[in-house]
Amino acid sequence: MRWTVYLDIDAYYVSCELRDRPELEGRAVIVGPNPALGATRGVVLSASYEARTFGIRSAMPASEAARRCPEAIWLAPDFAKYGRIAEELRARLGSKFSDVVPFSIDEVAVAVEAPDADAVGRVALEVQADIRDALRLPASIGVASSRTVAKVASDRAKPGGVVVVRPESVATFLAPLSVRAIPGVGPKTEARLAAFGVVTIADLAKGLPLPARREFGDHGRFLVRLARGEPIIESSDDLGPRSRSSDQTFSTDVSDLREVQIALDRLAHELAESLLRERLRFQTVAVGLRWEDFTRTTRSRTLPVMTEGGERLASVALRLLDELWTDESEGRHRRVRTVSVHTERFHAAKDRQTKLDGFVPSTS
DNA sequence: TCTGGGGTCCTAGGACCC
DNA sequence: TCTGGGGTCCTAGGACCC
Repeated sequence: MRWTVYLDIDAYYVSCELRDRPELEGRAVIVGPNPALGATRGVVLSASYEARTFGIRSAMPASEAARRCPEAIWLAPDFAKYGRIAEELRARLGSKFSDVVPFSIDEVAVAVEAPDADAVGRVALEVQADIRDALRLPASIGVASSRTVAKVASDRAKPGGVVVVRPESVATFLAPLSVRAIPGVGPKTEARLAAFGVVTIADLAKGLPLPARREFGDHGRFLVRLARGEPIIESSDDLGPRSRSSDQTFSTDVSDLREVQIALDRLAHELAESLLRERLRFQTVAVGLRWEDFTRTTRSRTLPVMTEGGERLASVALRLLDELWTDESEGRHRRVRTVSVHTERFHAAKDRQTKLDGFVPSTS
């Protein structure tokens, strides 16, 4: 039978750094902007398990993390390195298994054929040992007959464990967990479900009351089937990237349009460069502003044709910024915290003009 | 305590079309 | 005369994930 072995590297960015700095093993290590080097508005990107004992978590403001653990060791992120190591991991798994699907920089699902739970459990332990010995990375592994349940199991396996869920035990395994353990259920959905008395996955398995069924629709049906251990539909087709964006948070909020324009112009050129490297042409451009009150406003435009290049992206983006700015000027005059440029609706650049060529009068 | 930067997917209303 | 039903595209916003 077919299983999903779901690997999640523990404290990924920290673990990547510890490969090069084994002497830091066992210490409170944080990857993120070190507040001791100057005031920062950044957040913790990754924290070692020792740092987590101080209550430090990913996405926590770096300033708060420094307060909670003044002796923590801060390391600046090196995203190029984390990307290379992710490639190593995928290549290593790809050399042993034919069906390897990355889900994020530090998570990979591997399809494994095995006769029973004990056999696939042994495979998972071998994979874990191999990743530890060959790549010096600590992995938590969840195994189940569906990817969603395998991912939930990998969370329960942290840090450094292996959790195998037999197909007949799925509902029992999930029952005591909070609905929040389900991928895709965040704080808002948790609260909406709680309003109907649904707190645990066991509650979900009893089925939703009629008004909740109406409110949650297809997602509600998915959640109930999952809770009951019934087969669920998991989309997987990777059709390439859907969007690319770039943004910048100012070190202090900005009220001068000119300053926002300069930042946006630079972001647009950088983004266009990386799209050219990926050979992606875009048709929709969006500009977003996050205001000082942390709310966001966006403006987007779908262009009549596929487009590429920094000048063109920047000119559309700056027009959208002007529209946003005009609207704001008629209202609140909030300062800007973050500016972003976003592109979507891609067309691979290598396919360019094959259609148009057909309209060019032939001379031969 | 004061919230990064990069993504994916979904919803809902209006425009537009048949 | 007071007006269907279904589909797609566009836009803005929201929830969620790592």
